[in-house]
Amino acid sequence: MKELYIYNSISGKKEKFQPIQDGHVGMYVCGPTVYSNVHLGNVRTFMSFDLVFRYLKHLDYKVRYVRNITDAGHLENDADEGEDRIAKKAKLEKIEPMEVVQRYTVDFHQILNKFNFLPPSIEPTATGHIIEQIEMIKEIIKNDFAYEVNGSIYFDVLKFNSKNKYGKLSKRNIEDLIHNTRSLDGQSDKKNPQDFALWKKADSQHIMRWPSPWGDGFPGWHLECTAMSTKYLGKRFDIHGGGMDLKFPHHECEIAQSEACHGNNPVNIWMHANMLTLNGQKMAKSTGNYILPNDFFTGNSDHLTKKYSASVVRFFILQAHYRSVLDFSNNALLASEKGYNKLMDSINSLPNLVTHKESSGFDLELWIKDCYKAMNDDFNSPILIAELFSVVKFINQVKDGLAKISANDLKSLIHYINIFVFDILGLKNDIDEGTEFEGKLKETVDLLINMRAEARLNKDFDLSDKIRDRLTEIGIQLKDEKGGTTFSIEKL
RNA sequence: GGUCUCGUGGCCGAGUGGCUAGGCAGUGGUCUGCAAAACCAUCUACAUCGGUUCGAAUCCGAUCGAGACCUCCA
Repeated sequence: MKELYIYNSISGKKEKFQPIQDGHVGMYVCGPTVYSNVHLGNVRTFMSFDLVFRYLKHLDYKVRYVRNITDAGHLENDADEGEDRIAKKAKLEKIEPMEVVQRYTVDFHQILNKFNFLPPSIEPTATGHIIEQIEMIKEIIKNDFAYEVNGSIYFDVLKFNSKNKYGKLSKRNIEDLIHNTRSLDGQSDKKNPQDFALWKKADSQHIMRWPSPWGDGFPGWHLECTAMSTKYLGKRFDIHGGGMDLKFPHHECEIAQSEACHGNNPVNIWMHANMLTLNGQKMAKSTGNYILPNDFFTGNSDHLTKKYSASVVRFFILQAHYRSVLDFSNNALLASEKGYNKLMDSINSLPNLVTHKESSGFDLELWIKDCYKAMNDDFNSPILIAELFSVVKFINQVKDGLAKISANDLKSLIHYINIFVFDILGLKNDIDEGTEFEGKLKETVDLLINMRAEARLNKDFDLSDKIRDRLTEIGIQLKDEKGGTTFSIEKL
């Protein structure tokens, strides 16, 4: 049950997962730059790794999951011009850069919370690790892979490439890169366009600045992840994840920095989550082609016809494999919502299932095996969900008297459903929240159900239909099943 | 222009040499006072053209189309 295979971006193959230290996993995921609200595409990436985190924990690994917050402003392009995104936003909103950082960090946490994310083990910030970054730059300079120009330090990619291979991860070779680098406007201090900044001199206007041996400045974007992953996970760790769009140059540079600094490849398995598209295009702040998580909760968006709960959105995202491009649309979401409700209705009916001496019509052992098989095959959540629907069908057949379940199997089924649906997929049961309010609501609806049953016995269909139709209008659907009437509440 | 990935039925999405993916929608039936829900059955597929093979949606080649990266990006 425990043979986990993970697709490794650097080898292009699924590999059997073998942690460096038995029973322990170190995982680093590139977090957001907190200069604006996270959009659904960002959420998808982090959700992919939430799934990975949850599954590894379920497999009883002791996981240290590090996901950083990028709170130091980085330039909009790698020429020497361009603005620092956080500073730009700060200027725009007339607040301190750290206020920008605080505002969007809080937003980030609130959103992820709504989607039922598990918090990472450590969530370090770039600005909290300036010293580590400076130390790392010193080491890279000492190893002769970086040079200083006018108070800025650049990584010498060509020199690095003459001794190591630059481009392993993104499968690029340096000659192609040289030929295909677009010439950016503006004067650059860099020896070659492929070089990247480890440290940038801050001009007098720049607010976010720190002292360094090379004068006041701020760290380069790629460096923070190397510094923080090294600090918390060591020079070599198990899994490094992030969005597909970070593969090049960000992750490539991380590899180069580690090798230049420590002399070794930092990561065993590189995982890349694919993009979420809207209208066939990647969601991106810069193009305006995006949808914000809060839009779902309010239903306030040109892309949506109604409100959706966070669980439905989570379910929608997990219905696609993390390595595939997923195209967002209202219709797809509507379909997911129906599927999600069907799954939850079925789960909610489990405690009321009538049991028999023996089960028939379903192989529970095989089902459990297949569920693990799906997850062990590179976290294949869509297959797992397909398996869940096969058990939904069985549950409904039991309700209809077409299949049987023993008390033991029912206990086991409830146990594993909880594991797969709630622990691993991280879905929440919107329907059964178990509050006092909901308890009273249930009693009230049951009262109406009884009154309707009585009316039907008396063939007073006017009254019985009125009760049913009014409840439907309110958003409470009655279901006449073999064993009696149950109901489900439409959410939102 | 370069590198890479992908093209699956009405929609979303798995699979990847021979065996039903699944969800949503549709159709026929069972159940029901009528519905809804549920159950049973069922229709739409693997971009195009070649090649390899006993056999390809799955491998190879070409063509067309889409996307990602090459600049900040989840």
